[in-house]
Amino acid sequence: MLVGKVITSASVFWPGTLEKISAEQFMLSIRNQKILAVLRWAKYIDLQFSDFHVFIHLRMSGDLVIKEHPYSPEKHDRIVFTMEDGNFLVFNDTRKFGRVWLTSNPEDVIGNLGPEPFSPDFTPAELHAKLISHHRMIKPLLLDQSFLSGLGNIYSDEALFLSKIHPQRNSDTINLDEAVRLYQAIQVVLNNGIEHNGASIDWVYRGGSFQNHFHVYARENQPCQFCGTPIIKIVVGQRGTHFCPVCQPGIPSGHF
DNA sequence: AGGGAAACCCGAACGC
DNA sequence: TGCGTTCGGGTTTCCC
Repeated sequence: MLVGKVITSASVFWPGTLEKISAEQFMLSIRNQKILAVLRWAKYIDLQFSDFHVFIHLRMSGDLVIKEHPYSPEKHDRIVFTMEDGNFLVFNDTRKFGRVWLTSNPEDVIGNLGPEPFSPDFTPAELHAKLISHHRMIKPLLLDQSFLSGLGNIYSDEALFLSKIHPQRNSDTINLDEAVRLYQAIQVVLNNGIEHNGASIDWVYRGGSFQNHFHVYARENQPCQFCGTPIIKIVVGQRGTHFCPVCQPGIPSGHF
């Protein structure tokens, strides 16, 4: 849909969206450049041009959509690309959390990403080896994009629930069986998310229906769908963390 | 090395 | 009704 299209110009309405490049330099660089490929690396969209890449991270509230001519910029539009065919590629982002890079060196943006969960090279054994090579609480480790790429807060909570692992377990206490369960749970949760076009949470609705299939996320005090115990919400690594205290046992609660 | 905190943002949903 | 406060996502940066 985008491959082969030429960007004739770009308007930057919120310069804060751009990382490490001025709006002027960005608009100048992208003029009359053809999109050669559209790729994805974990949470990053990669628009490939002949001399550089444009990476886009939607974060929470970002949206990248094609608008047909005629189109006038709307509220929260941060960057609008005009294409040669007259249509527009619009980056809209309510919370201004999304980021855009223009760089000739992709390593600058995606160089530190850990393995993709769906990569053929990523196996349960490798996950186990990586887990026990760290001494960290497992949930923040799963959120660490340099450890494993692509999991966010929702998917981490859901994957830990499905694999029956407490979010505060230390990574080097995870045995091989548990790592296998976690590996499988990650695949299941991500596939579900993709199948339902992602999740819209909070009041920022961007499509998707995975929010209707959560087991623990945003279900504080509601019964566990397996055992009926109320789901607990705590804060781990500054992140809201939801789990079933019965299905995911095993955290010493910190007095000793 | 790990972990905590703060910063970046907005607007819904509170409490008073 | 109209204030003020809290919240949450992903990431970076700083500090212990």
